Amino acid sequence: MRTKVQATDGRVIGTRATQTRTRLLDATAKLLEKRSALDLKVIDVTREARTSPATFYQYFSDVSDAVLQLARQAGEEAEPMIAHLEHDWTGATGKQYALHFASAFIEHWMGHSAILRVRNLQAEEGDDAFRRARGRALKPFLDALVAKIEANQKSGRISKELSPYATASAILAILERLVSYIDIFEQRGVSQDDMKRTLAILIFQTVTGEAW
Amino acid sequence: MRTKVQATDGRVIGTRATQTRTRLLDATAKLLEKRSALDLKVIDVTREARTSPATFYQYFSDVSDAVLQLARQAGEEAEPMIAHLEHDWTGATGKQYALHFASAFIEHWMGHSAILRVRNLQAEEGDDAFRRARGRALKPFLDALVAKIEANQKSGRISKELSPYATASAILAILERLVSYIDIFEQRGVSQDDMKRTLAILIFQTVTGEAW
DNA sequence: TGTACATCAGTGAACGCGCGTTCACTGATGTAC
DNA sequence: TGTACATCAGTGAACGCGCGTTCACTGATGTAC
Repeated sequence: MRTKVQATDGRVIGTRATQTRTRLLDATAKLLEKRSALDLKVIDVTREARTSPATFYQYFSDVSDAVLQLARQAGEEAEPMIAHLEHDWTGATGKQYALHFASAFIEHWMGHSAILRVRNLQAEEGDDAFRRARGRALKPFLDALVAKIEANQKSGRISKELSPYATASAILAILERLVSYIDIFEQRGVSQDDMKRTLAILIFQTVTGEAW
Repeated sequence: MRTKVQATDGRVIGTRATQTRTRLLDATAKLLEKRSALDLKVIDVTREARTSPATFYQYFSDVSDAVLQLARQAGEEAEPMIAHLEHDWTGATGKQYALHFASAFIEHWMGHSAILRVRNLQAEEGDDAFRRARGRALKPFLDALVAKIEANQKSGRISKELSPYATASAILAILERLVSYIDIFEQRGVSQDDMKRTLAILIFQTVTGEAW
């Protein structure tokens, strides 16, 4: 977070207040994991955080505001993963990088699935703030993938008919979406490692045009 | 719908009642398109359908029940698309089939995106009825894709390290997810046709192991 | 180091609204003769 | 074809609950001297 955290009245808040705010965010995240986002109430959050609704309104304008803050945090945590995409994937070690990237991304989503799910729902339903949060979080990954795809199109390794941007989005779509299938996968005998490897292969092949 | 539609008291309903029920479902779908699923109220639905809340409860136990019915309908409408997957994709015409499949699936999702989005959210949040609705809708596609993938693994066209089930899921994930990016794509100069073609290429390459 | 005061932070309690839900009733449709 | 009755379908109106939101206050922390 670059900017100082503020209360809803604009005042910059101190350490005690920051702790309370964090407790409220934690409570929001916790409830989001066990209940449906469709009925997340301010009052539930404050009960979970052992504080009062009046306190909640000191830091957030409503529940969706709190969720938005969580979504932004989750987005920031994802940033370091971009490193996996900065390596050159051609050559012998490319597969390793693809595997690391797929694994890291999946882990990240697993750790924040409830929040990211709501973020994406809100974004898809047209909420601008959530749209921007998603866009901001995904942009570095999209850009890096697009660059790789364009480079490999130039060198003739993959079809020039692919839209680099749509292809990159497709890759992120797989990563984002499949996390929610993990339970079903395990019922069907597909382990998490199987899944990660499969995704790494798909991504690697798509981006580089090489066989695994 | 195989089974006769019933009122909440178990009584089989007649033509007039069926119309009312349909009006309520239409109103639900309409509201879902313009408002967030996070605040869809029984009372709004009945206002939209120009009827009374008491009527609503004759046919549905709550809003989520109505959404579930819509999700099931959407699932049934998707069934015919399976035809595109029954052809053999190897050989010269394979690419055409892949393109038809991608286009049809995208069109279907675009026509029901609001409902399918909520269906998936609820399923991911652990609601059993929605989980089953999603599973039922996707199963034929998953099975058909898995069969194709396994066949091509046997003949050595694609890597045997891929989990056929995870790969098939990945393909559906792309199709389901990218619909929500259409707006952003068009801003970036990626037309719907570009997108469909890109998806067809990705699916075709992944499943058959052939270059486009 | 202690004290007085200023500012920060938290909350009890209340208000009012709007929604979910139901009941008893009215009106519409179907059917038997 | 008309009429009487049974059943189906729709709804007005009310109740009560629970939540969102706010205000005026109390308590905690920081700071100046």
